[in-house]
Amino acid sequence: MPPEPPEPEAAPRARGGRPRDPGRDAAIVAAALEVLAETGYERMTMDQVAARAGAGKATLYRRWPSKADLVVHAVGQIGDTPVLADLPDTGTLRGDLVALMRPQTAEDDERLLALTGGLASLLSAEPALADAAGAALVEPFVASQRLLMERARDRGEVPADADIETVALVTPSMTAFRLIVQRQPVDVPHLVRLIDTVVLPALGLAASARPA
Amino acid sequence: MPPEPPEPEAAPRARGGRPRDPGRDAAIVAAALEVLAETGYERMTMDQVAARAGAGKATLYRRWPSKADLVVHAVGQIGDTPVLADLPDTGTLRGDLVALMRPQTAEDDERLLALTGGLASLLSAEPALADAAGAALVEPFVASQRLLMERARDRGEVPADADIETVALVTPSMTAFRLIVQRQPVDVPHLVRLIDTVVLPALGLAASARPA
DNA sequence: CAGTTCCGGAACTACCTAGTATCGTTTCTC
DNA sequence: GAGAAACGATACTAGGTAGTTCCGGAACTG
Repeated sequence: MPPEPPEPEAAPRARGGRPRDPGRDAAIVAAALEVLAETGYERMTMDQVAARAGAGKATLYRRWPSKADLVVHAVGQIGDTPVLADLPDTGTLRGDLVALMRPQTAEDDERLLALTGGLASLLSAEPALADAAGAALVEPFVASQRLLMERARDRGEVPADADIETVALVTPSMTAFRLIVQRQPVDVPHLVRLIDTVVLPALGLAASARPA
Repeated sequence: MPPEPPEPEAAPRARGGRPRDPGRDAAIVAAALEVLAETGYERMTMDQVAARAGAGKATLYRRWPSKADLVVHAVGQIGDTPVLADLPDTGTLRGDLVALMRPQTAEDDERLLALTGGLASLLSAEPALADAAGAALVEPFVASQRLLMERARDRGEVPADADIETVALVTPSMTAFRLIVQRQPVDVPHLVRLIDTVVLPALGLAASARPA
């Protein structure tokens, strides 16, 4: 076990010595996520991560005791991306859902789902990782959908008895399927069609209500 | 390279010797699919497969030159399961879709999707495997949905302009997502709710049209 | 019966990678 | 300045696994 400071928080540097460079943490986590998305957990090697981060392996293991710990921590960090912070508010559910796919988000989603693909084989092997991945990767995605739909319900646009819990999974599920299984790109027209032909009708909004 | 017979087909046994037991092929493929579904490609070992099949590793390598070849071949074999052969025909689309989940199929689907999960990390690494998996695992699943929906459209139950191509992906996508990402079981009530709240409305069938 | 190929089993080789240790250097505290 | 800890780099250890080879025995051909 590494020489953990006895005090759990705000570890007062025991005594002299070069302090840890917090910038290395960020570089390593970023490199880990990149390699993870590109090659998947099993094929990702610690040497790759170290090289990509411009770090030595010792620097990695000084911070995380194992590859699994590094990945769990790195995946957990993603949740901080403030997807939920600035949700669109256009007045209609369709407007909100379409606005949700601004380019930045589309790239984010693609990266997120590449990560999910890289982790997929682990989801059935490492419970801790499965939880971390679920919470950090897919839950914010689903939650943003759910929030927009609940808001539409609260303002009377969507029937009160709509099964939002289920419908909020449609876009995440079908996007993941398209990216990971079908290996086809997710572009805006595709997402718009998904919204108009599946999501909105499932919420009781006639497909004909969409603009031409 | 193994001593392939010069004639590509119907290799006439060069001369004497014990003939290959075709039963071993089946046992090995079955074992490979089992282990693959349980542990995923990366963690599956050839020793595991050989042990499960009650075979020696030499028997495996006498037939397939590598682990990847065995898996590609095994996955390709699955397509032969005649999912499309005996589709239900109850007169209504909802009846057909619900009938499609007879217990046998539910188990099949779960196994199929466990396989997809086991292969997920490879889908971004081995193109040959990705193609084989797509064709053998998901396409029959999607095709059965599509067929039932096209039949409903042809008899006028569903509007002629319904986006069947897209809606046929709903159940496969959301089932895969639930099994692989959410790690929750797929039971009949869940699938029925999916059909009633998402699939049928997306095809223009009012959710209220469903039986209580 | 002789020769050949298969069989399950097991030992063996070759390689890859997680994790550790060490080196020379840098950056901090006292 | 002296000591301590972190840094990148590299060499090293330990374990696991793909793929090979050999064994005794079985099944086939001629």
